[in-house]
Amino acid sequence: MGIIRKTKSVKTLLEVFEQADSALSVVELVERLHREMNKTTVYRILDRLEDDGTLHSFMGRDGLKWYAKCRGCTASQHTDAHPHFQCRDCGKTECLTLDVSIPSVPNRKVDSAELLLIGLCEECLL
Amino acid sequence: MGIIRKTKSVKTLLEVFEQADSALSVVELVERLHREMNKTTVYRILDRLEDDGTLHSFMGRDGLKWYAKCRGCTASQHTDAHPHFQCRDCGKTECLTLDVSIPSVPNRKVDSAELLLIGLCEECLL
DNA sequence: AAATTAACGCAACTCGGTTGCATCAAGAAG
DNA sequence: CTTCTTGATGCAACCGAGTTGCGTTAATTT
Repeated sequence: MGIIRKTKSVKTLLEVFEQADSALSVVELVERLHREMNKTTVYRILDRLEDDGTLHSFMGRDGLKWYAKCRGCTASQHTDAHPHFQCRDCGKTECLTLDVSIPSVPNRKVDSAELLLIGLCEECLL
Repeated sequence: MGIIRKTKSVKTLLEVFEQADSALSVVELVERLHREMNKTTVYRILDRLEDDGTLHSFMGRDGLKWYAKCRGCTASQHTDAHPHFQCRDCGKTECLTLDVSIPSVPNRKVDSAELLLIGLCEECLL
């Protein structure tokens, strides 16, 4: 699967992620792009970009799905196991450039891990 | 806040968690208890038991909210920062008795962390 | 036993996310 | 450059987890 055609909508979405300094929730993307494309399209493109390896997703504490650009991931392997930080005040969510050691668990096969740190971001600390 | 009255429904829910060996999704609880109580009641009791410190919750990769019993948590402090494991095949989700070191992040105040490991559980490995 | 009010049941609602299907346009073929 | 194929899109209707308002019930207090 993955992206097959470089449509206008796909390019638009990729640009948004290119310029974003933090992760983006699907809700925000749908809202921000609702003039350029249908919400169904946003969901479908995000799906494709994810199993393409271009984006990665994770669940926030708010129950929303968040997306951010992958660095060095391919369709076959998502190497980028970094943690994410979500501000409990303003909701801002970002990728952290920290290495996380994924613990192994007896009798189980661990494929991937999601580490979400919750707290207060720079602005909300003041 | 927290639990004020020990109603029949509260006791029922507590028993379920007492006997559970893994975490329980709200969906499963509502389904399992739909004869004993209304789904609204399930949601409300879970809320109260959580800020009571009796239960803790976390988001699964499936976007569902999961609950499990706390060990050694009070309303004022949730000390129990253990990881959770979710099977991507059968959906079984459980608390792991592993210590997780919560990394600190520059310029940010980290209150809590959620570490969700995704993989295959004992049964689904075979 | 009576009064107080937290907790419950129910129905209607919100909203993130999905599905089916007719239409459109990316890009391959000629 | 035009035609053809089919993946991608728009739209409307739908699904399902979680919430809300309100009248009623039942756990505590007096």
